[in-house]
Amino acid sequence: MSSIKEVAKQANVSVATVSRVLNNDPVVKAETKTKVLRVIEEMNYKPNMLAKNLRKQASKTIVMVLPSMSNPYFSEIARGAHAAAYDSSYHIIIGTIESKQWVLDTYINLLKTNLAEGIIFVSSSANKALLEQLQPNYPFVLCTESCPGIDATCVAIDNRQASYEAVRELLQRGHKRIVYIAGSKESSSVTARLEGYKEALKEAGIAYNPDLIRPAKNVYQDVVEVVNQIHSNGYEIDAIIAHSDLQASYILRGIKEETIHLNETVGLISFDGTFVAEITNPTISTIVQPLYDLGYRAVQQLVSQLLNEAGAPQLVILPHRMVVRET
Amino acid sequence: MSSIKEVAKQANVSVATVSRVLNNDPVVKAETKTKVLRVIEEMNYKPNMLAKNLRKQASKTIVMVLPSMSNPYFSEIARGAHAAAYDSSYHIIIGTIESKQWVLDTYINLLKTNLAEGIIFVSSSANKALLEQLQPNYPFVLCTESCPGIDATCVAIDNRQASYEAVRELLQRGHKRIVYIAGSKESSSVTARLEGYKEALKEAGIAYNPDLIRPAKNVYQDVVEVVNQIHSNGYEIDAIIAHSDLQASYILRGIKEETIHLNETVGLISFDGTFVAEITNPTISTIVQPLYDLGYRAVQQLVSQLLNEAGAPQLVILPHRMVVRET
DNA sequence: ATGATGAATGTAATCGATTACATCATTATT
DNA sequence: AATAATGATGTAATCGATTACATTCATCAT
Repeated sequence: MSSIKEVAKQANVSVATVSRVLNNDPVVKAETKTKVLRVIEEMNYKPNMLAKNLRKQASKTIVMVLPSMSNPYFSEIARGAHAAAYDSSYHIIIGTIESKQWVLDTYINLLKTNLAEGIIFVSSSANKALLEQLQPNYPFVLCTESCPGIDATCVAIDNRQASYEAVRELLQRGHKRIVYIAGSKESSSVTARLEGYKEALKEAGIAYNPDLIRPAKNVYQDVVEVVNQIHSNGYEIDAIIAHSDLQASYILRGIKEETIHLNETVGLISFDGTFVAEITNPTISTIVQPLYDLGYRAVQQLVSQLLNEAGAPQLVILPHRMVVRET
Repeated sequence: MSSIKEVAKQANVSVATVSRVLNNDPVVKAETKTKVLRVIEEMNYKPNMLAKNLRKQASKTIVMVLPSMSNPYFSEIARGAHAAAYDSSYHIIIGTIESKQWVLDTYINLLKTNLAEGIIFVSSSANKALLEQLQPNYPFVLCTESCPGIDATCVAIDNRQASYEAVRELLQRGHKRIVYIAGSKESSSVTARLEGYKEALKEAGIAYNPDLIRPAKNVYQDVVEVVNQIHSNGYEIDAIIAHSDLQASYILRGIKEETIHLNETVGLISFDGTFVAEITNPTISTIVQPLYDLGYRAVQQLVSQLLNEAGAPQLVILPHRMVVRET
């Protein structure tokens, strides 16, 4: 209710002085400062940020768009993002698509109407066309997925290398026929992981068979179907690389519920490293992504862009690690 | 960049008219409207919400505070909240405490500085003192946990009844010594669930034993310790009611890793109904809470308060249901 | 004593929208 | 024909901060 004007009157100074006190301007005499601060305290005054934002043309707010909330993978990224935003005094709005593509506009509009200063797209929540449209005017950062053809800062792991390591692990265990369940969409990470997959096979002198590569949605039914199809095409499945922990957990569930007929000792390595891979039985071997850090760094990168402290767009690669568990 | 002023000049009308067009004021002549709309289109004009917000003293933004993001329980509530906010044209900021109590102030400040119009506290993210302080000036709604002594709107399930049903189920299966792992904090839901627990025991003519009731954090080590302590106090554990799916999954994991020495056929029913209970092996019987709806309704309630459409504070009870799985 | 320097504070424009009220043209009423 | 009513638009104040520039006053050099 109370405004800077009232504080000024009550303290017998001008609004400018009050504003200076609020912003810790060193020119104000110590005496005046304490006086004003006391009045602020007494009146329980809080500056109206709506006014400040208008005047400074800045909302100190960024947006992070996630495909969904219900995957712990994204929650963990969001956690890191929250922390980074807090540490750099920005507000952060987490937006989710939940497969309703049109809500993306809501978040873009936050930018266009000055409510947000920049945006982070996690996974493939934005397509190339959108990014091109945004490119000159609105700062953004990509997280976990780059976008070929778009020169933007991206924070991710080395998917090629990670996939290579996973496949090598399975090969070393003696597995030969390694199915790769890809993410639902075509994406830079899928491409990269496929490269690593092929590289490891080649190194081991095993022929690449495209029939073993199949996309699947992060949905139980879909994963089951995909695995069964490959199997019923006559391939004895040796091992599986899953695009996410969630998919891997569905595979285990499918085996148990006998909707998938595979040997229980099938080799299974997934990506992500969420808690999901630890609570299943058997526990799942995974490529652990530094999810919290990915979110944290993405925000940091965006903020440094906003503060004009950033140079050219860059690819920020964070280290992954493989954790071998029971599968 | 472009402002309403420039649109006005370009369209040869006053800013008032442009504003009227923007806000769909029916008084503007159709002809003028199309003319202005064309200019808006041409200039690619987007209103500056910072200005609008200041003028209208409204940010159309609410906050939802969650204890943490990493529990699917909360993600699901957040999902519902997002949807409701979208449906009622509000922005929503999800805030998480992550056991750093001081960040709560950040979210409260959003209210006090006019950046947000209302707030939702999920679980026990706010204490009584805070709520009392907020009470007269700032609208809020509680979600999943009420606060004794505070007369505020709360959206939750009937915890007493749910707990009663769960215990009865276990009793019917022949279990006699039912451990109840409570949430870490004292809370209204814990109290209510305990009531239901006692009621069911009493009905079955079984004596209530407070040694079987123990709080535990949502952390593997803690849950393991608590179960082991009860066990090593000489109690043959028959069955367990867990405060959350996550806790239940830890119990299963503990049994499997033999950090907990219980018969695998121990009766186990948890609360929540997240996907966690479906991907474990064995799958966990749970009291399914309508998490999405809880979040959705909480937002709806808050918004109707903001629009002055709400009457007195009320307790909104949503239906739960028990799903019996393998435990 | 005079003017220059600088420290502390004040005045008023500004950010970009909304909106009460004023104005003007046109039509309806008597 | 004079007046009232209505419709469409314009003028200018307003929201509450920030900040460029102006002002005041004390101190100091000449």
